Amino acid sequence: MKKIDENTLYDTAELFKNFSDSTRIRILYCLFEKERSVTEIAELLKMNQSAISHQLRFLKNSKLVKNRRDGKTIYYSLDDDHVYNIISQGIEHVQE
Amino acid sequence: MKKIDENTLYDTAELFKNFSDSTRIRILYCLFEKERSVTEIAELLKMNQSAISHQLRFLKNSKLVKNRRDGKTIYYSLDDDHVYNIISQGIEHVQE
DNA sequence: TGAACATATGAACATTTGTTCATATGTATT
DNA sequence: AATACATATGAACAAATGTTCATATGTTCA
Repeated sequence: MKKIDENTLYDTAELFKNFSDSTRIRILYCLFEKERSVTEIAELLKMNQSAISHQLRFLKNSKLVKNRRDGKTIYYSLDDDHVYNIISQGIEHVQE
Repeated sequence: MKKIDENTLYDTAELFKNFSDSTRIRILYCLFEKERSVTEIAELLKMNQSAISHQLRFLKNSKLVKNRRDGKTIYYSLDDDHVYNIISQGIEHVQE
């Protein structure tokens, strides 16, 4: 790794902020397997739809998830290969 | 990666919380190179000693840094190989 | 022992964050 | 067009967070 400027570190903190909340990390984790609708995610996490929607927007702004519409339903999925890797590494660390 | 329980995901979020604040990630990053005293870190980051001390305690509780005393001075250093890897991967992601 | 230095800590405060509630938007079906 | 369903969004609120200030603790050296 080469020398890093301050802005890069700020941006890196922003990236990790996505993974620092248990709701968001659980959302991302349940997208590991496959794309899911908002309702589906809300049911899986036993949280209300609004909370999930707000967090999905957060993740979307950070370009970590993408979505597609199919009729009334909007499916979310991971938008970034690194997400899987970074979270997996975090999980492995915790599991040791 | 095998199936994960809820607690593991909570703990993983806790781990990432360490990296989600720019002060903490800058502290960790400046420890990449070598161990440093509290005063030294405060000067590098242009922040007051108290703020750094509080964040170091946070990082110490999470077992991400360790310290040793040499006379009046206390030197902090990284306590975990994974820290370097996870942050590096985050930085690489941001730099793309 | 007393002064100077390095670090830690508690309290207070402002800011940020995550959730809920109510409601708006968009789509499909009848 | 009206209704039902899926999702998004704004406002309000409580809780968590990060910093500062003041001060305490611990160490060294004269």
